Amino acid sequence: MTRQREMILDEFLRIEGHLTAEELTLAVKKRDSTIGQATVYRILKILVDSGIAREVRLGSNVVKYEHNIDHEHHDHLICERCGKTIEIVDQRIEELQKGLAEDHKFIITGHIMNIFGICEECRGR
Amino acid sequence: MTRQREMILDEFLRIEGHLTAEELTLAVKKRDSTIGQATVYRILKILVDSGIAREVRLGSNVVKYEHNIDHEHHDHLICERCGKTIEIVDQRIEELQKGLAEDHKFIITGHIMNIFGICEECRGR
DNA sequence: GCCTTTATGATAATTATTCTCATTATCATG
DNA sequence: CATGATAATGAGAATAATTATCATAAAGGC
Ligand SMILES: [Mn+2]
Ligand SMILES: [Mn+2]
Ligand SMILES: [Zn+2]
Ligand SMILES: [Zn+2]
Repeated sequence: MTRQREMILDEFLRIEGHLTAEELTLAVKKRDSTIGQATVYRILKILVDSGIAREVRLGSNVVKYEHNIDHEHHDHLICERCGKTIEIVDQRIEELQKGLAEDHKFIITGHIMNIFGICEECRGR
Repeated sequence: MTRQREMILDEFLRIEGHLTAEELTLAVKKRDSTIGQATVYRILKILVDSGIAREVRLGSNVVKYEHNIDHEHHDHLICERCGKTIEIVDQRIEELQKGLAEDHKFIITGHIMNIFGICEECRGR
């Protein structure tokens, strides 16, 4: 356990929502500008592996991270125009997914579901 | 309409399944080695925009493409060990997705659903 | 405190994709 | 068919995100 790890973990947990590696780096550098980019990447990987963080990819190729503890599993509903993202979960879908996997004799380990659309606000304009 | 476009489209349609930009470039270069990488990228983008091709991202950051015509919409069930990919579709899930979007006053434009698991074969070993 | 091990920071390397721009091909028109 | 305006191409540079390298520094058991 190093000073850097404590600081990066702490900062990650302090920030709610989805954030990129770069955004986390920026936040951490405000506290200690000597922390290196590579270290943030390294520790983000550790956080994902240990189940503290989760990767989120909402369309595009931008990788973001979000809390994976004290934060129930959920999927995302994304507005294609403004990028607004709503966290959703539907137990019936989760069940059907499990069933589909079983039909093919898979043991399910996870899933990603992004629903894309246009939000009401964006339609207004 | 250029020679390159014809050739790249033709080669893309000839190949079933998921393929990367690089794989398509390779296939096309076998026919005409003078075709440039950038042209393949450019034309792939056109194919996606025109609805002939569809981007597929199965976990990781590898972008693949598949046919989007004469090929019903589907989602993917992926083995995390061997990468085997099964195309799936469940009308009940599609309906529920639509409902979820409506609940949030979104007009749905599409979705991505990847289910991850371990296939029977991989479990055997 | 000392020593082995592991982590860190700076920077180079890598990879996929996009951009730039001089050259070339396309195609409507005379 | 020639012509010329317009758009597409190919080569390579540029970009951006992530990973690798490696000398130096910090951590933690003794
Ligand atoms: Mn989320
Ligand atoms: Mn497919
Ligand atoms: Zn919107
Ligand atoms: Zn498998």
